[in-house]
Amino acid sequence: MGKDSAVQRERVTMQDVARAANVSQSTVSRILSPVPSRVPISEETRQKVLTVVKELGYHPNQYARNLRGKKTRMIGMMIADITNPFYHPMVRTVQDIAFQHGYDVMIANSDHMREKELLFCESITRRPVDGIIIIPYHLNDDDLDNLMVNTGVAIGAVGNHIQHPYVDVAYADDAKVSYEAVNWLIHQRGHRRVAMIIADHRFPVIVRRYGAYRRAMEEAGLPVPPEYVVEGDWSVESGQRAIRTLLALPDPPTAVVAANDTIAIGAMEVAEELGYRVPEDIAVIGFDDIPEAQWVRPRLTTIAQFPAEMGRCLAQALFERINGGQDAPRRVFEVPCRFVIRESA
Amino acid sequence: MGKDSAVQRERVTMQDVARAANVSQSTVSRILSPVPSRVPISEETRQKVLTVVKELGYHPNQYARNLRGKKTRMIGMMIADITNPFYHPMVRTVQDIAFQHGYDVMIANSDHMREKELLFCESITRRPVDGIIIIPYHLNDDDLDNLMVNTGVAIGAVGNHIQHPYVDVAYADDAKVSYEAVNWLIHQRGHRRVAMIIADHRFPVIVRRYGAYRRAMEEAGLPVPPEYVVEGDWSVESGQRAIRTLLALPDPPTAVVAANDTIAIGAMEVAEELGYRVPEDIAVIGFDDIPEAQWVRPRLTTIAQFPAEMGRCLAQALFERINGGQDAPRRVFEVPCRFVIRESA
DNA sequence: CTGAAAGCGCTTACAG
DNA sequence: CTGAAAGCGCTTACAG
Repeated sequence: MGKDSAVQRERVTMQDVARAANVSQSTVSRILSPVPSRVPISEETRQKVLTVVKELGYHPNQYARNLRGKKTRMIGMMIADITNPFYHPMVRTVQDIAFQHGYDVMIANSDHMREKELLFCESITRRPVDGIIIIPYHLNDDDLDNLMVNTGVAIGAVGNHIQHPYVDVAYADDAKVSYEAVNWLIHQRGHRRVAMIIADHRFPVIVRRYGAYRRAMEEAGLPVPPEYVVEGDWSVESGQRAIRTLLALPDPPTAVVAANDTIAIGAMEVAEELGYRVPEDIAVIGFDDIPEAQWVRPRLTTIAQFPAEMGRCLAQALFERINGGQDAPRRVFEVPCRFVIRESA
Repeated sequence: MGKDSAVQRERVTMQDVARAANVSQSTVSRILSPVPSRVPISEETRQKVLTVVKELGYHPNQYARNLRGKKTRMIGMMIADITNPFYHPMVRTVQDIAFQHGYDVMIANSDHMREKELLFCESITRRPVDGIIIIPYHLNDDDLDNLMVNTGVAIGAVGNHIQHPYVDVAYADDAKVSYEAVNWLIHQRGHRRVAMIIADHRFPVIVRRYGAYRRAMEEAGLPVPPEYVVEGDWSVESGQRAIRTLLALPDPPTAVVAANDTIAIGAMEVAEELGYRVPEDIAVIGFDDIPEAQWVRPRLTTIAQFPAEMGRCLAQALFERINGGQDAPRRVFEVPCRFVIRESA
């Protein structure tokens, strides 16, 4: 490599470029600004400056721009856990759209904890970005209003529990499809003992999915004994634990609805280990349709969500908000869910 | 929520705090600085200022700090593709360690393309961060030296093809274990027709894994016909395509080594669809040991890497570099690989 | 079409 | 122990 000394070079500033090109800093700034200059610049000057920029290897300092200017060219994302495959298509889509706009993306995990969700807001307050896309499990309209008032950030969120008039929202109508799926289990497959592995009751998404399950059971006149509702934490491991509990009951269920696919996959794995056949002895339904749902055997019957689509809607709306009006009324994207029948139920 | 008007509030500055507390801005800065002040501050002043900070709801502007001060409190990560599960434990570990240090993390995908790797460097040059952790497939020592010279950023990288004297490196000795695995296939399992699904030859990691495969085959006196080496692109889909090609050969292989687990999973899926039994008709070995390797049936035989461990080593070294000396000599972490025999071979 | 100057919100020598 | 002042590298009215 020759040198690899890595002595840090003095940073080339806009002032250096101006001097070398024999123009003022204002002129250089106008030529290099990402927002087109309001005043004309002679083509000759422009070329001269651009040449010098190349020669000196000048790169604008984004922090100085942030301080003086309006745009930070950065957006933030808050998801629950980068380890859960459900979020990847969404993250990836948002990243791609952001890069097309010349933006970088900062990512934080909330781990479904309100404390960490607030830490994210705190971080955005210290280092404001132009927009954020979040999947809030605990943050409410007031929290988001606070953040907007403090930072002026544009916000897009997943979840129809967010009703703030200036926050764009994408969500899946999971209540309806959940209800259909449980009904299918009861009426098409003849199950009468159906259990559910949920997560913390307070999550709006659990309220909806669990509510749908109860409604379907009640309407069919089927009991839901309390021991049929086991709480997990979205992880594979929690699915493994939950199914052990359920199968150890004196009167175990013949079907289980899981709050998401990773729980369902964990449940299937342990059920098989314990000698149960899926779906003959115990049927399993997941939620999300992550790619892994098609990799496991039996293939997972699940309710598909379309996270890439949600990411796309929210990212596009976000950049319209960033470039257009911060105060545009909220847009709501209802992305459909689909019940996908495979082999596990 | 009451208001939800979201009119943006005038930002509270350090100057506002100073005025309200009847002290100078310098004093406020000394009290709020994350690096302990070199001069003493009276406890009374400190309390007065901290009270005002709370009252006014002041939050320091990180961009102003970046401009004037030395630390940005941000690190960057470059991975190939956030969609590949292999990277998640590493990303997650780095994020966690970063947050413990009060740092945020910016993430970019290279998609294994040199062009996007250079775009990442460009982005870091415009918006310098204190450190980066990267998995470079194309960037070389010269590229990294350039980046260091321009920005002074601390660097940690995955891959022992990086030899820069000031870049910490973590890598897995995959050549040795790859060689062992192929040997096992030949000598313990009696395979003579062993194929490999690789990715672009130019990736150092392919050079090593493919080299190990060839060496084992040659030493056993087994031929490697050119049609036994099929190129994929790390994705499940590329594994699906590759296995079709291989099984359509007049003299198809009885065993396949894949460059990673996602390729292997795609290959297994299609082999089964085509009516082949795994491992009886066609044995499959993967690489990485992503969690999904244990979810698929048959369970995937693979070579485990420990990405969380790599992330931990690199992140810790990075923060030592950030807080201590940028010019500390490079540290090399050899993280072991392990051949995990399950059911697919 | 171009330039001089103020100012974004901090940190940090320098002075007391 | 505290303050006044310079300056980080830009953008943007203001003036010509």
